[in-house]
Amino acid sequence: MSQFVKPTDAELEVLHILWNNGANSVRFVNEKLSENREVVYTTTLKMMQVMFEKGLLTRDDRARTHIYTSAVPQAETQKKMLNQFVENTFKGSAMQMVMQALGNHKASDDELSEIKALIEKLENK
Amino acid sequence: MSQFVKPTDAELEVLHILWNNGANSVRFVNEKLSENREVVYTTTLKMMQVMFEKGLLTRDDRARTHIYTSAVPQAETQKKMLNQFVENTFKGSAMQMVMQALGNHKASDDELSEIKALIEKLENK
DNA sequence: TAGAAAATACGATAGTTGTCGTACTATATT
DNA sequence: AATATAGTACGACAACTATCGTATTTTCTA
Repeated sequence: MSQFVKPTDAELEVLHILWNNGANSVRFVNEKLSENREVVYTTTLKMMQVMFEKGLLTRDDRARTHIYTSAVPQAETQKKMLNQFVENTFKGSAMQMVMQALGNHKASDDELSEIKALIEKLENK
Repeated sequence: MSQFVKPTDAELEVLHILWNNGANSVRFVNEKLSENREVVYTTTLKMMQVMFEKGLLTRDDRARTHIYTSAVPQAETQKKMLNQFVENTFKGSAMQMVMQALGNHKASDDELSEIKALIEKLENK
């Protein structure tokens, strides 16, 4: 029955780095984070330790430099967060949200036809 | 240059109640909230006072019973929250999120054709 | 008009988050 | 071997959130 742990915004940044780059050290994550904003090393360390305790990360601590991995799959995590977001912010009206998103964000023709293809598949059912 | 104040999940519940029902008292909001979960009156009161200080709500305190209104328009707030959510959770890939949403949530044929119409309009540009 | 009822104000608290400094330990380097 | 370097552990902090109790004030009502 393991509960869904909703990552905070800062934690999500760490997850994205590990999702994109695979298992890595605190040092590596900290350097990636520092490309965007200033982060002291121990801040990143502490955050990842907390994430480890929450079950968001696993780690291999056999070597001196611990190697962390995301313990939660990207697609599933995004899906759960999306469902919760739609529920809270759009009171469950996913389609209303989709319309907003389509309106707000510029999409290429390729993307649009991809979505259209998906819609047609959904209609056929 | 008034900054966007991101409402918390609990604050969003209050906003939804006021968006749907218009200006109302703390008592009213508290009763609506209590339909879903137990909330002590003063908890709701305090929250709405804080939201007032943050600029999320305005109030008319001429009468003894203060009447609160949302100070932020629904559509605009949802839009800003959506943009932020897409940015954080999907690293800006709105289309990826739209695909997820379409996959996760059942849509009626009417809704699907509405979206399709929107897509075709976007394609023509 | 005295007391009950209903409202606001406000302080306190526990939990969480993000941040950082300091202490300690293991490993390299000279 | 002595020192510098790089790592972890951990405690402390301020800010914020959600929660609630108590005090105070206003209004209603018997």
